[in-house]
Amino acid sequence: MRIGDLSAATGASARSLRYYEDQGLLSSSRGTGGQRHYPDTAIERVALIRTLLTAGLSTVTIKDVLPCVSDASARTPWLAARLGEELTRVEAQMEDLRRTRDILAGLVRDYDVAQR
Amino acid sequence: MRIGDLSAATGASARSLRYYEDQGLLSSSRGTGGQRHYPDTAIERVALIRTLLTAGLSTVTIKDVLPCVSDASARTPWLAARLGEELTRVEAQMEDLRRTRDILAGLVRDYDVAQR
DNA sequence: CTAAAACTTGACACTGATGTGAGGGTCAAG
DNA sequence: CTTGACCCTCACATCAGTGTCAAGTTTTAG
Repeated sequence: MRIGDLSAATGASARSLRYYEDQGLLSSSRGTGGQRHYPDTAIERVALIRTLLTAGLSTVTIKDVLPCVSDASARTPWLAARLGEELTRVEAQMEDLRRTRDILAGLVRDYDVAQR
Repeated sequence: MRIGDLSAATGASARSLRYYEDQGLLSSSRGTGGQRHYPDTAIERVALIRTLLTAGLSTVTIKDVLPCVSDASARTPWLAARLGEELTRVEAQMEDLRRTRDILAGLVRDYDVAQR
C-alpha cells in the first residue's frame, strides 16, 4: 500500500502521514524508488494515532505511549507513570468538557423552552 | 479592580485578560491614565471564559455564545443554531476523549495486573 | 516510449492562545 | 517629589499540526 492509498483509507492527508513518520509514530518500508510502502495494519495504527491526536495528546506523548499498545513487553515503570499522568490529564479535560456541555445544553434547553 | 487584581483572582495572566478584551470577550472601563478597571462580576466572567477555552472552544465561538449566557434576550435563531452546533462538537470531542481514556485506562490496568 | 498520475524532499505559511521584552506612562506611600 | 510597583501598547516568538508550493523522481497506463 502506498501513501495515497493509506491516505484514502484513513482520511489523513499524505502530508500528515509523512509527519507522523517524522515524529516516529509510523514506520514504512521503502521500495526501489524510495516510495513508502505500508502493511495493512498501518490503517488501524493511523486510526489510533488520530484518535489520540483528536483527544489532545501531542505526538511526543503518543510516541511514548504507542509502543506499549501493540507490545506489552515494552512496558517500563517510567511508562506506567507516564500513562497515569496522561490518564489524569485526559480525565481533567473530560471534566472541563462536561461542564461546557452542561452550559451549552442548558442554553439550548432554555431556548427551546422559550420558543414554546 | 485593576488588571493585576483580576489576574490574581482568576489565575489568568494579565496578557490573557488583555487578549480576551481584544477579542471582545471582556470589557473594562478605563481610568484617567488609561488603566483598565473591572467590576467584581468580571471574576466570574473570566472563569467562564477559561472553562470554555479549556474545553476547546475558540475565542470567536465564545464571543458568539457568551452574550446569551448573561442576557436571555440576546437569543436569536442564528444563535440557537450556533449553540446546537457547538454542543454537537463538544459531544463528539467527549466521545474521542472517552475512547482515549479507555485506551489509557486499559493500559494502566494491564500494567498493574502484570505487576501483581 | 511517452505522458499523466503519484510520489519524493524541503521549505515556508498559517492558526490561536500565550509568553516575553522594550519603552514609556500612572499611582500610592514615604 | 521621588521611588517602586503597577500598568500601557506594540511587536515579535512559540508550539503543533497541517496546508501548500516547487522542483525533481518513480510508477503506471496507453
